[in-house]
Amino acid sequence: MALRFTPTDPAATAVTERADAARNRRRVLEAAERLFAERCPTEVTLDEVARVAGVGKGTIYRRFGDRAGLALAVLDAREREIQEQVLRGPPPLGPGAPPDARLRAFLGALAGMVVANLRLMVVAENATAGARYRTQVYAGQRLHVAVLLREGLGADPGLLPDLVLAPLAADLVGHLVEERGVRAEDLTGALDALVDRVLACGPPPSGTMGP
Amino acid sequence: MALRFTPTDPAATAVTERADAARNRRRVLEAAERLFAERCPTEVTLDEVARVAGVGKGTIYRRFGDRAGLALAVLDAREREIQEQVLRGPPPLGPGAPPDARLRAFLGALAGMVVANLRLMVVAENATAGARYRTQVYAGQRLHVAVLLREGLGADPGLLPDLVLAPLAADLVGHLVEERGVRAEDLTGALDALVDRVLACGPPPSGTMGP
DNA sequence: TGACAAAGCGGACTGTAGTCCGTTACGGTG
DNA sequence: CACCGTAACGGACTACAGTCCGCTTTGTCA
Repeated sequence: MALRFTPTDPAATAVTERADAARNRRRVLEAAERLFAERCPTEVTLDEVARVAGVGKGTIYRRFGDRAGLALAVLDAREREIQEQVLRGPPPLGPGAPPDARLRAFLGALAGMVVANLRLMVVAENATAGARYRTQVYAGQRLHVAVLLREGLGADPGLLPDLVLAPLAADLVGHLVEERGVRAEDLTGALDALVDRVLACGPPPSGTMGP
Repeated sequence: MALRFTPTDPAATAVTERADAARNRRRVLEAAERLFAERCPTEVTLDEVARVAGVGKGTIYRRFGDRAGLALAVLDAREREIQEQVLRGPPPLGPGAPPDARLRAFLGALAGMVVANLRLMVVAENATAGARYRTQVYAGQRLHVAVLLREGLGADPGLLPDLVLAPLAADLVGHLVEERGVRAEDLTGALDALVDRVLACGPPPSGTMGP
């Protein structure tokens, strides 16, 4: 089911959102945030979120569509923070640095966010197939990577942005971190190496790849 | 839950598998294959598979662990076919071609398989978080890519094999194909371009990237 | 060939996701 | 301020995933 509103984006909802709707949205997000932080998000039932939030279960589904939608909404704020840094923050994440440096910084920031919010990210992306790719957030990430690749390559990057972002899928990162003992910096290093190779076709750098 | 047997691999089970167990395994796989082909796999209930197979629901869970395990088992034969081609088939997929050509051929073959079995692949990878990455099949793919990259780069590829395989995650491919109108050959083209850049650090090729 | 571990079976059972629709609250209008 | 159309609410309801455990089948060993 499609979301009715862009979750937690006041600008998109303020015009029409009713007072009780706004109040309940806040309550649900607060309850979800708290419960997801306390316990593994897969173990939290939506009945429970509804009870803690003091709303009916139907309200959660009406607003967030499903479990993945709720998880995405909780993560939304954290992802918008990176977006904000990208648009208006200091380089190399923000404007001003060369494209390859910005791309490395961006992927590093994303990787850090995924690792820091692993469990919740897995629920958000996995509970509903392809949920990640239908979000505005992903569209924004893709656009940013596309622009940087275009600058760096001097050509239309085609599907490359999707290929470059693919390794940040939560279930892959979860597997790497939890079952293969990869650390966030190993992942970042490997992504840096990939970006180096994709963008700068000089001699292959050494010593920057993970174990 | 971990699988008790490597699904559908007679060599791994023949020694100990009881006659009734083997019979039921075949029945379940046949029923699942038929039902998954007739209808979207997400709409087929396991109760139904059990009924058609003429076994109890518990039997399916005992053997395949969960929905994703059953889907993986159904796909297993098709994935092993590619493995077989890689090990003993003609070049460029099989031995004999240079590493970059083999890598392109391998990723192309995988992409084709994912696209051809999209719905089922999505269930297999998505029903249980990270299911794809825990399989022997993925381990085999990763090893193959690692060997080819090592040959092509002359250095330890580190996490690069995972990064290169990441775009073949079923939910990403599903999104590209079904929501963005990407065709299998566009995806293959983009993967080729990526491999070119990663392996051969010559001038960027033109006209090989997707739209 | 009979008996006995133990592997396997199956379907009743439990809990949760997600739906549905009668009821309630909001806010715009006269 | 009272009315009304409509958006939103909420919890009973359905159906499915996945578990559990008493019963059955199998293969082995004497």
